[in-house]
Amino acid sequence: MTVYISKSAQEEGFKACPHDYHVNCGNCRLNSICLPLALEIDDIQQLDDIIQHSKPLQKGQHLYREGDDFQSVYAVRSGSLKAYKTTDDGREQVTGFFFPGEVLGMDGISKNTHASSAKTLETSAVCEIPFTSLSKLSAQIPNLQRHFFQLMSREITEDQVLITLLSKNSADERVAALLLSISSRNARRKLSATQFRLPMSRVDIGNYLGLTVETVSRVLSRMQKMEILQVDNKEIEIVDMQGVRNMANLAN
Amino acid sequence: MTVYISKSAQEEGFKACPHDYHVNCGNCRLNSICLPLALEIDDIQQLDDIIQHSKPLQKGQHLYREGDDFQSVYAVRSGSLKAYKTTDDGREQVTGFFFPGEVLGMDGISKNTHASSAKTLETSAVCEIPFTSLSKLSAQIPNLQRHFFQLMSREITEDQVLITLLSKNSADERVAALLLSISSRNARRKLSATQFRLPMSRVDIGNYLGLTVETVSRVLSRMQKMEILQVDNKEIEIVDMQGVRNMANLAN
DNA sequence: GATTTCACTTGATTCAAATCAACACGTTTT
DNA sequence: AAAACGTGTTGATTTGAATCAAGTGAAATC
Repeated sequence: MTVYISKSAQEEGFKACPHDYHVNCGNCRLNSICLPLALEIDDIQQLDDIIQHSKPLQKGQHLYREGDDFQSVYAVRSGSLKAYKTTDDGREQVTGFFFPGEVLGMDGISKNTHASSAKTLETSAVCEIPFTSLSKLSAQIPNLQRHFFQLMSREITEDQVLITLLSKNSADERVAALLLSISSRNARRKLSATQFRLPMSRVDIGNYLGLTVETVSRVLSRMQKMEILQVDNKEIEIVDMQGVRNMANLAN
Repeated sequence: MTVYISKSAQEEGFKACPHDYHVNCGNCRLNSICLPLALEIDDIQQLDDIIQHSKPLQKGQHLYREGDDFQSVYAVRSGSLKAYKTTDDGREQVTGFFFPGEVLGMDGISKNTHASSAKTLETSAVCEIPFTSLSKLSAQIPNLQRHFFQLMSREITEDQVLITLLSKNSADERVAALLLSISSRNARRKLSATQFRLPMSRVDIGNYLGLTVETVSRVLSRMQKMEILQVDNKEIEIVDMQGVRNMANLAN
């Protein structure tokens, strides 16, 4: 799924990447995830007209920063990002990870200013969707409006799941739940649900789950010792899916 | 602010409550909180036509339950509610408290099913806003669409604040932050920022903040001993606002 | 008016995860 | 090749909040 981009391609901008040259919403293989299924061909064309396919971002680059003017929301095309808030005493709180097909930046709508920062975890490409155009278009296309309401609502329910996880679950349960979440998001993109590479560091994982690096590391080691997981640095293999589910201790 | 409703008024339904008989969005004193400021008189009338003013709910009644078909979102007119999810093993996670002027139920949009339950903490009245009508209307009134996007976005940013609180802050900081949140929401409704009644139980507070009842109780006692708070059962007086802010250890 | 019940408080003890500390391994810099 | 650095692991110790336990006081029920 990940689009590998050569050095020269990066320098010349997005056009130079053969895999993505003629990408538009109509032929993007992620459109079943990020687009409303019910959109008409004409509607997709209209949406396509407002979306900007910017050139890829390198690892560690910011898509936007907390406090920036809010102009657009973004759909991930390839790679991955983390969203995070900085607390007044300078600490970070990771609020989410974003994979291809997923949409981020919606937390900026309420104050017209981004409420969090977004940073790439690896070389990534995103589609920029200017919010003003999207609003106008969704007033004309009921299915698009509905889809966008649903996207925002999903973000709320996902945050609530994280709140519950942080509030009620042990370190083991939290780490197992994150692995399951990444696994199912991979499956949705027709990738392996059992073998994948974690794009984020242990620090990011701990930060997201309200745990220290050491605890995350220990939990992963423990899962390996229990033979439900195979860990090789960032490469993960879920050896016993039911075992991970049991450890997560959540319905799914 | 709270509308006191007599026994008979409750039996006869909402009509019998003199304070709220002729309530509509145009004359509701909460409209600066729950309505877009920029709406035209005509628009307010249209919105008013779709909103249903149901009869008051008594303490402990459900507005909706997790899994119910999603039909409407709700604006609190008087009283207060809690939203909560039930985990598979039967435990509750309180995900939010809602006061007059605030809107709840938006987490049901994504799956067309309520993702959480909502229960009154005291006798309360709500305005029901059928979502289908709201969608149609907001396609015609750009300011209304914008306002509703903002409401949902605010819910996301507020959830992110809670995530950070749960992930990074101590018991003292969490309790202090909740008190400050309730205080500022009171102030927004032109009520006292320093004296108020907590409508929720200690159990609910602990549940919301990821703490046990005992811990909540101890923190409140400690704040009283430090003379920054006066606690008499559910009645709270913030004696030293700066002291509470220091304890919360957050910018605000 | 007594009794049951419920919400809350306070104290003693335990425990899960944080902190402190040391080290391993890979990569980049010198 | 050595040194410096970043990232991750593992071990020993500490600690903040959970748990266990006992009580208080107010409201509801009998």
